[in-house]
Amino acid sequence: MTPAKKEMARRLDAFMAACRQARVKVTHQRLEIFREVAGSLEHPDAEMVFRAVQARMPTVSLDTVYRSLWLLSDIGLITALGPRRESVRFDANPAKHHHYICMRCGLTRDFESPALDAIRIPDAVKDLGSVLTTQVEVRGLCSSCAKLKTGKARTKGS
Amino acid sequence: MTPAKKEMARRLDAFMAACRQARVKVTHQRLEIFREVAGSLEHPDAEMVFRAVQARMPTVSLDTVYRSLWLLSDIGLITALGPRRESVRFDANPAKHHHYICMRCGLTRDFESPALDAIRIPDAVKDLGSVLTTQVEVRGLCSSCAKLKTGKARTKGS
DNA sequence: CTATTTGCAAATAATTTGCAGTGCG
DNA sequence: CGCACTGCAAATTATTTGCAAATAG
Repeated sequence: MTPAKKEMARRLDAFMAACRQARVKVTHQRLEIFREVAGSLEHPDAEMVFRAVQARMPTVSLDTVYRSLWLLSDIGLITALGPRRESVRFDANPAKHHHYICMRCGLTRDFESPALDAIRIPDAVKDLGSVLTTQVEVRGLCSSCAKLKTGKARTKGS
Repeated sequence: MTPAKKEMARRLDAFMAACRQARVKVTHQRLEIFREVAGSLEHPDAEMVFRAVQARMPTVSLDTVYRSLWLLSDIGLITALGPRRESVRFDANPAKHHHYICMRCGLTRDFESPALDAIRIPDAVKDLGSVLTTQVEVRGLCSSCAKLKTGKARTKGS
């Protein structure tokens, strides 16, 4: 069931290394929090991680989970799916299209591409469920953000 | 500047039609809210739509904007980007991978595919900004949800 | 006319932050 | 040993909901 044994060890190593490099302390809670995200097939949200970690470490607090998750994502160990502190956005474009998203400011633009529309999804995916839509999401720094290129500035937009 | 003139008219027609079909009233605020989303290149969030609509219709309220946006998305006129009512999820998979997301329950799973890793992004995209990552997002109903297949159940999980 | 829809304001849920004590390096 | 890290509880922010008045069809 979990051929992940070795993979997990590898990731924990990466974890230690990244913490060292980022001059961030390797605490018991960070370890457990990372282990939890790394060991789950489903991509958990803060609350799920919290509950799981809490089972082994009853004193951990939800805010530490949040802080650690963002920290881990800052040092590149995990990725956050969905906008950081942003809200749901809406799209009225009825045509088949794909998205370009700026990682810094969240700017989201459509682009069309018959080539991308035509991509084939591996059959293995059908085991997960039905395939209704397929979209390519491209991320990067938009031109405006590329100019400002301040080191890090995730906290939030004014 | 806005070759969108015709396109907008087309979308407004679709709007009316969809409202009729869904037996939903075409109100001034819904009209303006839809027009706003349809007329913006950037995909706005509720607040942005609210501010824009408020400029022309000072009495509109933010909650009406929310209600209308979800309604429009229910009747298929617009799409919501990002998780509907869910929280940010985290991913510790360091390998190149793509995502399968269940539209109903939010289940998110990774899948790998060298073929998809190799897709070429159209040059036009580079005008928007730098391209750092490219991911395919496949949406559908996961096997469990496919079984339960209850008509609609957006409101929220108990 | 009558069911829908709106605006208001108060309620929730998710996420963040300030502060004092604790532990890693 | 000191400064980064944690836990707690209170603060924010996004989004939802109940209800009486306004409105589309």
